Amino acid sequence: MSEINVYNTLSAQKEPLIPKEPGKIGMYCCGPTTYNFIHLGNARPLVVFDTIRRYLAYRGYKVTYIQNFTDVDDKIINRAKEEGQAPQALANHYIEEYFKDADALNVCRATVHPTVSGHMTEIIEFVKALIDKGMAYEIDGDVYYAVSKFKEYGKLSKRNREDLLDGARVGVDERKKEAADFALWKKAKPGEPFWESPWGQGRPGWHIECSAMSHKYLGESFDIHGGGFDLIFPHHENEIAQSEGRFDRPMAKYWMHNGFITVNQEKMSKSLGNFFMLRDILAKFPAEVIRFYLLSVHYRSPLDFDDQKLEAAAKGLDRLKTAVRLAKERLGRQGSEAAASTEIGQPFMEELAKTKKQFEDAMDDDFNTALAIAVLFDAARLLNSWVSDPASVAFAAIAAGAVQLEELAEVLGLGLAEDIAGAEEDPALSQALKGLLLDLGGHEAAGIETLMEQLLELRESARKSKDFATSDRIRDGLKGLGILIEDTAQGPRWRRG
RNA sequence: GGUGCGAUGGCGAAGUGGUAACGCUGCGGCCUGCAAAGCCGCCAUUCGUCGGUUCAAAUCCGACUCGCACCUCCA
Repeated sequence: MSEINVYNTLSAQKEPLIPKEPGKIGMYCCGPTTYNFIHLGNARPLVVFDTIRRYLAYRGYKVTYIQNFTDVDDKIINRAKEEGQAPQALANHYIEEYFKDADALNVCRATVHPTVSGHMTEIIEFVKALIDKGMAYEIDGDVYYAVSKFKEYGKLSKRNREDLLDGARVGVDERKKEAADFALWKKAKPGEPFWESPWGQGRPGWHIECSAMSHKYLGESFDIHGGGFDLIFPHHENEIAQSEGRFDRPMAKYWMHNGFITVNQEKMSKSLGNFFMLRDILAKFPAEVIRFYLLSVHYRSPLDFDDQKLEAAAKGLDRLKTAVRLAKERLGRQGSEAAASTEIGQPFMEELAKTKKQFEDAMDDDFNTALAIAVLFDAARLLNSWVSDPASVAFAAIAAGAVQLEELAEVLGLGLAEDIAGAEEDPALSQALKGLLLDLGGHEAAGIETLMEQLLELRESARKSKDFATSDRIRDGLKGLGILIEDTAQGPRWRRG
């Protein structure tokens, strides 16, 4: 099997992925600050790195995946103050809410989800080690990292210290030795939450948590560190300064960054009024559509959100699902038996192997999910062509093709298995169907399945007697209720759409 | 000002030297009572502009024009 290539921000090029330990990968991704529901921008790295993790696992690696929560932070403190709540309670609440959204997006739980509040000991120890080594200094309860002590500072973001000084226009702390120095530990102001430390009461700076927690769970040096583009500077640059300043070895071998999201071609911002929580979108589109859409563009490219694009994505995803559904219907019961007892013909096997290879090649090339999805579409068309051939007795191939399509989609976290139509009872729909049935002179029945059976029976008898007015009335009526009727050689079928 | 990224058909989006994937939309055909779904076929001689390198460039180099991001604890 060919090797996986990943784009490394550090080297600004694609490199073969060679784990530190064969067969194992340690991966750390920066998670959200939990002061609100997650927004669209948070959703992309979640889905992207979850997919990368899934693919690495698919390729046989044992992946240790760490994603933190920043649950101690100014934004949390401010918001808690506004709402008259305890900061930690607020943070914990949004951690719970985070998991609801992540679950909806079919994002697997990380190996560990460490929190800042749960790792004060490690953080303090880390800061102490940096001071002891002369990489940091304390001033009146604050601790700063001395950027001048780390010669490689700027290597990730490709900046030199002169560039940084240009940018530092505002609010430079006079006490800092150098403008670019950043806080490792912040002294608590009155009324703020604090933890005891060798430098008095305070709380950690933003960057130190990731150095401390990645060290604890993945060691001094690990394989992949991920996050959004905007974290390259200052966050990841500072993490490198901290971890490599302390341990004198590469913090992570590969640095991966996902591109930004825009909404209607504009950057999300509160002032533009286009700042969307994931839940806003979830109210309009199924989570699986959002996941599919996020993966339909390469993770390093910018991605724009609007309703038209999501609608197109919904149709695309539906096409993949339809292929699996049609294959299963074609197989039916008899077909399943035939499939089990028949050998897959050589040409079919070759086609299936080719698809799998193309999918893997796409993912091997810096996790090109857009190309991988294109392969899925090709596979769907191929499968459809087998299914729609009336003479086809390639049951075994159809069965294998459907299974493979589902499996590959699952690597991307996309479930193609059909929701059991109408299995969930829907009182409003049920009553509407009963009304329609009564209008047509039928008898009231219980349960959506039974109601549909009766309506389709009525329609079939109307069709047989060429009473198309009635049959179309039924079909149109159902369409108005979100139920689609399709006539096939094996009789009518229905589904909710 | 500094740093970096991008520009591909109606829309979205792959493609980094060998002659433009894929999805949505649209058009024609098959199928259907009509549809729907599916299948088959068609829809960029062209990849922001202008030069250059090469037998050959969307792909490499240079200039330019637009657009975007980071430098300000927003992923």
